[in-house]
Amino acid sequence: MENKYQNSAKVFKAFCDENRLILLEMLQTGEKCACDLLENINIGQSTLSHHMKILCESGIVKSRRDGKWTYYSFSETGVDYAKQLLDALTISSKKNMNRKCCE
Amino acid sequence: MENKYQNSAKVFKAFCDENRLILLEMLQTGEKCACDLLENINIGQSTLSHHMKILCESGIVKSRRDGKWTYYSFSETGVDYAKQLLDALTISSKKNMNRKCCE
DNA sequence: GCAACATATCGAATAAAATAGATGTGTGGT
DNA sequence: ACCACACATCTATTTTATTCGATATGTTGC
Repeated sequence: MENKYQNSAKVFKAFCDENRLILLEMLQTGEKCACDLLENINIGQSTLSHHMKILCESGIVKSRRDGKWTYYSFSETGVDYAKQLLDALTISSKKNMNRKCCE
Repeated sequence: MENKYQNSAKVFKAFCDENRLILLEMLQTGEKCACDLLENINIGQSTLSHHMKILCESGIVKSRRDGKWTYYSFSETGVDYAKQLLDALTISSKKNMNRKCCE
């Protein structure tokens, strides 16, 4: 089983590759099929498929098959989860501040 | 110069490594010096230093030197920026939805 | 069933990131 | 000035990620 750190890391992997950010930006104007995405980014088809898989596994994107096409769009629940996670990871209680080191 | 995608990717690199998430969690209880962090994570000193550099470069963490010690803590402005960025990256206008592929 | 198409998966090459040990740099104490 | 300590940087190695070409899978139309 995956630990919580690995799981959280996976969510943010969606946002730490340049091509995936370009793909996410394309999805901002709504659902797109792989062929649409491929037309607007300078990577090969198998590379696109690989990135879409990572985006789906992060939970940020969901896919839907319709005939021969696969449509991708943001998963609202995945996006909300990522935002909650970011909040949780960056909460800092102010106790123990200004404490000397190694004491 | 760095493009906006590379810059955004750099911010989220802070959150996509297991050890960095462990380090961020330690910072939640307040500022810590490198030696405190090192005591509570199973990595070498040079590796810790490497990760702290990435966290600082992402803007999420700031460092402060006091005598021989370097203290690390969350940068509130960096955290806020990351949250804004996540919002911006995941905004989806609903226009163009339900449009057929390749048309 | 077969051909054409859309996408996924596989396998291999390359690139990038993580890690550790050795060494360098700056600080404090004597 | 010297030594000890805290941390950063350098170098090499290992691990992981990205990429592409080839092939496999699943769908549609004939």
